[in-house]
Amino acid sequence: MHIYNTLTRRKEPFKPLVDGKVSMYVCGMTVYDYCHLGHARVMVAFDVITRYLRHRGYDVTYVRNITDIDDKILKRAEENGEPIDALTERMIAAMHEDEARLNVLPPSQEPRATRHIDDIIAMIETLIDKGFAYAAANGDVYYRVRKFTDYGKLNNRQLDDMRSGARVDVDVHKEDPLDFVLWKAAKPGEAHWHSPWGDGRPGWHIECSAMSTCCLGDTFDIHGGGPDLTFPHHENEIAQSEAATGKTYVNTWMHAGAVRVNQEKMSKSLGNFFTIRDVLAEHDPEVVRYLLVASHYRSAINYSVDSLVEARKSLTRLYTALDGVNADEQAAASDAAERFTAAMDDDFNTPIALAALFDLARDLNRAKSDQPAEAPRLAGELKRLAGVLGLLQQTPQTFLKGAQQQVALSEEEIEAKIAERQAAKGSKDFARADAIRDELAALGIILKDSREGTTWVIEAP
RNA sequence: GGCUGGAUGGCAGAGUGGUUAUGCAGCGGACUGCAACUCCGUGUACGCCGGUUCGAUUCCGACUCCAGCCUCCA
Repeated sequence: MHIYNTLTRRKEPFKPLVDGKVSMYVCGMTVYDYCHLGHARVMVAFDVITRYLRHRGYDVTYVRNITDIDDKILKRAEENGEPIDALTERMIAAMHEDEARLNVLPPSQEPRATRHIDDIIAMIETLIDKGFAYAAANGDVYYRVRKFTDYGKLNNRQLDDMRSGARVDVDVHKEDPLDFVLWKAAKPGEAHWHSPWGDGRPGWHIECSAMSTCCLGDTFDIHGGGPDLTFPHHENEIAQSEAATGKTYVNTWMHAGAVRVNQEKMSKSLGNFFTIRDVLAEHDPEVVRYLLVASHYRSAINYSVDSLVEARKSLTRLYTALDGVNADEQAAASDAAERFTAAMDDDFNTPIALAALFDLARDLNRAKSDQPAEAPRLAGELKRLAGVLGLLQQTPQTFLKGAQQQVALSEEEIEAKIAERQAAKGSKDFARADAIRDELAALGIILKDSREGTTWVIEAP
């Protein structure tokens, strides 16, 4: 299989360090607020990647950190008049709830910065010993960027091209404006840990270097994250880790594409973000997941309610095909499976993988009338492959009847209306039968007649 | 100013040096009491200008526009 590597800017054959095993680290959340759709994108992208690698037989160790100490957390806790721990625990619980609803499997490990202070301090000490870091007079410790000759390799950047201080005041304690903080001295009253340089807290970049190395070793296979982390965060991680260990930090760097709103990046700074929970209050979580999986993980996607409506329609087609068939999920070689695998092997091309599923749905629909004996196998194949993407695992009826939507009538009332219409049809009173159908349609309840009788689904508004 | 991506049919979204992506919407037909669902058929899309080539949407170069990073951000 091939994976696009941000470091080399091309697709490369994927060869894990250890045969059959994959070590992967993804930058997770800073827990001071609810997750938004940008976070959902990263969660779902790496969830699909993990599921597929496991489907391919790899033993995947997936580590995703939690940043539970940071300036924004201190600020928010202060604003809320809430202890830091209460805030972070609350947000971590919310994050777990959001990802569970999106059918994102938990990572293998979820290290937290505050539980790895010793590892962080040890790495900073190593960097100071090797001359890559220095303690400043104000109690901060900084990384000496110009000392690391490979600095900029992930982003293809020359140090002198960077506009240091162009948008932010340069700290007088730094030897060089490009230097970044590894350890931040605590102001009186601030949360802090003891260190050789005085009381303080870790900088953001160092925690990922320390925790990834701690969980996965000096060198590991894949490091992932959101699109805005390549610089400076991941560049700094490379500088820290490779300076500290003298080894290659990561073999493959993967970055998800941005989620946009009106062609602008969804971000906290711009304030144009939608939280996962707000979106899920009105839409089936699987629809949101489908929307995220329907584009390639590296491309930007523009979020809109229209895009969710489209996603729901697509998913409806797949579930409609599955409806009324007992899926036989015994794995079997098929053209669809081959196409699916070839697509996913090519840098996790989920749009093509989905196209294979739609072809399967067509075959299944055809089989339902032409070769009923074949239908269970096709349905099973569809469900099995979709499962690798974390899709189509509800029962068709659950999805199609839109359990999440409020409908004016109960199931019993709907069935009663259907019986009434059936009676009208029996006596050739088609005007009455159509009136009932229209009445239900106005409520979003769509009837479908077949030889076996009448069924209904809830249609998206 | 430096560095990344991107520009595909009505919309979304893949991909390819010469042959159907896929979904939604549209159109014609089948099915149906009529519909819905489903099935069959249907669309001559690849930002602009040059170049390479027998042939380019696909490769190369210029240009235009869009987005991202260079400050915290997934």
